Amino acid sequence: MQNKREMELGLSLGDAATTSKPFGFMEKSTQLTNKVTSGFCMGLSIGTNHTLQEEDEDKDDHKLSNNIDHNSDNTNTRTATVQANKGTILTVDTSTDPPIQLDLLPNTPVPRNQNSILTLASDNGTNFEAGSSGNMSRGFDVNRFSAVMVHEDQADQDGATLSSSPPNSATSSFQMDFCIYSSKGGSGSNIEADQAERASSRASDEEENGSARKKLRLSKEQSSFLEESFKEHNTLTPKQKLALAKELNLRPRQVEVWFQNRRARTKLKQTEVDCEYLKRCCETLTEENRRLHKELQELRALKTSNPYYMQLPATTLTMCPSCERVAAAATSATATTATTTTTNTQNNTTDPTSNTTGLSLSSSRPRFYPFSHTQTHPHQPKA
DNA sequence: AACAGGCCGCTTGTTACCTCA
DNA sequence: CATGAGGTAACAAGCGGCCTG
Repeated sequence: MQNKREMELGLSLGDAATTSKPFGFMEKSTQLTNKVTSGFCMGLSIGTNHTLQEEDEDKDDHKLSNNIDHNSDNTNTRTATVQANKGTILTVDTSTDPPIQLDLLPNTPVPRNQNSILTLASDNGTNFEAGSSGNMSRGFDVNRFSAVMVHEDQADQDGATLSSSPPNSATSSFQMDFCIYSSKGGSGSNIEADQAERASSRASDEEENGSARKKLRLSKEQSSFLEESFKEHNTLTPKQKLALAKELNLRPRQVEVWFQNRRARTKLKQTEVDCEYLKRCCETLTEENRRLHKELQELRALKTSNPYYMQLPATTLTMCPSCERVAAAATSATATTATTTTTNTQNNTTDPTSNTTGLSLSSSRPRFYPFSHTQTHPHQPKA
């Protein structure tokens, strides 16, 4: 599992090779998905009322829930930009009246042999629920499609207001159903097709109960871009959020949530690191305490065996009142202490808690402190 | 004081991966 | 070897609370 963790960390940096599911929306077009073709399909239809209702806009997920369709799957219907993992971005600007414009924006160099085909299929009989009460967006699941609505970013900037339509109004319903079919030319299309097929089967199951929350998985490119941005600043100003959302073709809310979750992960990681550090400190201090106990025993034994030992000047042996470290101010004592310490450290066999002399540290603590605790601690004798 | 916006902690639901029978 | 079930971790998102301007 450690390997997996490392792999996941790597993924957070955008370099993981784990399979993403860029075409999770393919269940809408499974008939078009096979081993040799990958792509996506969106249904686009525009209701009779062109008042566009903003759903799930940024912060309004639940605050505005009274005014939006609770069954919508985080769907928005102003502009759809679909970025396939080949780097192709489809932008459908529906903020204007027909003719609907499709922009094929090469995000990253796209091999020409992919033969992307745009098909605007608003008349192809795809499910079109114009004006159906409260279900205006069911035919277009942003999450499932890994698609995003760019212009709601613009709506944010413009301070766009929500539709004046009353709750569950039958206004502004359109769905998208245009298709990009990448021919087999692209590498990895088989994998994508497999993923799409898997997603398709799952989504088909989900569609049966109809209430399953759809899950968006950010692409590697989006994740790494967000990661880079997070390295620069781990909080977002509204402007930055909008810019990022626009850059990545995500909803501002998604960017915001990503940063929140990212901060939470960072904090969790930091907590783990801190915990590990404190644990090591505790171990070190415990070991130090054990060592000092032994050192003290050695000194006491030395005192017993060498009656001249205590004839050294009183100031040669000191003990820090706070940490109880024994230090030597005189060179002879320093050498003795250091030798003793080394010996004790290497031959840690005696019981550190034993106190054969019957003297406790507190009672035998030296009462002379010839050093200052301010800057130069005697524990680290100067060269 | 009310409000909006942002953040945080907690939680939920989904997904991908791994193990094992 | 293939496969499906179960477990687990990661992650996006929802929700409520708190803080601040």
